[in-house]
Amino acid sequence: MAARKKPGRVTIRTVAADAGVSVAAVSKVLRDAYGVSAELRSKVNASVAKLGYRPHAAARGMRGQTYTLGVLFPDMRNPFFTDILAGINAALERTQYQALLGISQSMAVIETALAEAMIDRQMDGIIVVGPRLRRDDVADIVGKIPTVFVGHHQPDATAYDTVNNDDQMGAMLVVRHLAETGRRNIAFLSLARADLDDTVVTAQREIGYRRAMAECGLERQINILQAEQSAREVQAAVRHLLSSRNKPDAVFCWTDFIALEVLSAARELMLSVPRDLAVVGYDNTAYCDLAQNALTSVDQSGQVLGLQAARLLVERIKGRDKAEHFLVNPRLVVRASSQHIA
Amino acid sequence: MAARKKPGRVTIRTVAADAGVSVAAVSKVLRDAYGVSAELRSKVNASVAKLGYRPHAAARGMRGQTYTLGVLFPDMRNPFFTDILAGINAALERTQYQALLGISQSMAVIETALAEAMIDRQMDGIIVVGPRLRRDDVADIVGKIPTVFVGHHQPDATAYDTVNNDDQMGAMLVVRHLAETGRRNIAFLSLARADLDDTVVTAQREIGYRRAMAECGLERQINILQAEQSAREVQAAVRHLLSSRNKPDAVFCWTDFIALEVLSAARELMLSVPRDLAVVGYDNTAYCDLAQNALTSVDQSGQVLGLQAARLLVERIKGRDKAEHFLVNPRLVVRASSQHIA
DNA sequence: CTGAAAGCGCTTACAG
DNA sequence: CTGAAAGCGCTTACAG
Repeated sequence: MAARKKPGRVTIRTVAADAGVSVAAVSKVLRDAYGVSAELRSKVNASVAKLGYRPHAAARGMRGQTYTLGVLFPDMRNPFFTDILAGINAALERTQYQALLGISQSMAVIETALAEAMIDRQMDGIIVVGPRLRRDDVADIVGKIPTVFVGHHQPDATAYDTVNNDDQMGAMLVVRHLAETGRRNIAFLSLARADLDDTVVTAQREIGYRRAMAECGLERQINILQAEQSAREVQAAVRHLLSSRNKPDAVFCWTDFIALEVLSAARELMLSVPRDLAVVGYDNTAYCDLAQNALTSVDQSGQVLGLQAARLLVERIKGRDKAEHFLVNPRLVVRASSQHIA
Repeated sequence: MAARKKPGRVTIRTVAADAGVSVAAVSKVLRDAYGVSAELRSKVNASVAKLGYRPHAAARGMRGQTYTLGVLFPDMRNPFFTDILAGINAALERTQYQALLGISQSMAVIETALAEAMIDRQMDGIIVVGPRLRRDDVADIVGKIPTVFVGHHQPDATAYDTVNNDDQMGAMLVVRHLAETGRRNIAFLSLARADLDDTVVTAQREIGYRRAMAECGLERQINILQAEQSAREVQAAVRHLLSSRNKPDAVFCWTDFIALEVLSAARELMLSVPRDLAVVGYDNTAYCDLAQNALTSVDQSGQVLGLQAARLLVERIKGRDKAEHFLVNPRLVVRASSQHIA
């Protein structure tokens, strides 16, 4: 509808004419390609500044790079993702790359569609956080575009990089802490998933939970509940758990928001936290610090994860083809919700 | 670095050859352009499906549309934005358009840079939520790309559309509710902003707050505090407020997260909510419902805002040039944090 | 209704 | 070190 041909448009050709050099020379300066003299470079840069030239990303996309990286998050709700994004942006700050986001609303079909959309748009690479992709979709996507997964445990993968916190260890830190402070009936509230392969973070946390429970001699108390991420489902699961005959004296939740729901349900059921019930979350988001929550949680350094993911992706775009798998150690942050029982 | 020329790439030319028609014909079918027979259309569609053809967005961007819409949010922290995004996605579901996000981290320079990046990438239009842009940047951007602002009050703007909830009315609902339930020292905790023009939502809420205070005969109790969005700043402001000599008996916060900080500070200062202090937020996010918060808040129907914004943007891209300004009515949701004092 | 051809703004071998 | 030319995959007048 809109007229495309803007008469005043400044293109690489305008710049070349102004600087008195060839179009190819301008292109090289713009991309910091090798083989241009300092003199030519400064002439071009002067013209670029003077004319306010901005490269046309679509045209670049047809030939070379778009300097655009896609970042896929399952949702916008989890404040932990803010930290990851901050890390990504920090890593990209002094580069030509620009990150653009897609939010899949935790649905595998949307996630796949978004990844395809990013491929169609010739993005140079993508970072997928907490992937919900099916296994063959993963294979398909990583074959088409450089990919880094955050929160996807596959340390033997060769076709893509991964960045993770050690989710097994995180869960073990929690269980040990709870056991040491006198809890025995420690339940784990996990995320419901159709396919339960071990790559997902919740599965890793389950494994860590089981291992630590065994280690503490509590294997008979192992109690895993799964719930969707919707408020209604979580509430039902929590109510069920807290009203059951062998009521737990501690609940470890796979993510903070679920733990906040547990705190809410406990209050409604007149249970005192931490006296009757210890509650622990994961991610150490900003909400943990609020006095009404005072939630013990596991910090997984979202910023570091994001930073590493961006760094690895740029390396991969620049040609590295040997996979790298980065692991960061989690750290337990104890607050009142799991305080020692006197 | 990567070899561009993928030999097996399916282009519009491959499809044309397979269907036995011209490249131009395929292009027309793809864009639902006029002037193609049903027979040709079905031949082309069959080949598209058979070959798994996907249009190359960068190539499209060089000539026509990219079918990509940019959505700019100030941050990922506010769960209210999730609702707006859900509305946008719902509106776009059956269309060819794809929304891609940028997060400005509440910084005007990043917001400007992201808008420019989206323009460089030939996006067809952008939705800017809670803009922090300077006035001349707004003029510059709307001149280059169809734009809809959400949370930017400028009902006389002709160059772009706006979608808002009636922030003045929202604030008035809150003040009236608090006054009716016996509060008098009602403070307003607003966002610090360098330039205080009336277009921003917090300024509108301030106006509504002042109007309702006057209406209730409380103009001498008007008390506005401003704080940055950082946890530390908010805590300092809240402590200052709650420890001051003429301590308020109610605090109205410009957004829920700030109100949660107030609840936290009140608890640390041994103030009982709602007995000693009523607390009210804005946005009615999921956290309000948790029993430990039970936060009264103003619902502004984020989904509706997002839906309208996407609808208006697509209309504008398709050629409408008369500005539209959509306003939705806010609704007060009363919870325990502002309950009647006996 | 259908198609041949020009051209969008870049990058990339390649020749000089 | 520098530049002329081909070409990326589409869309758009335009002619038939």
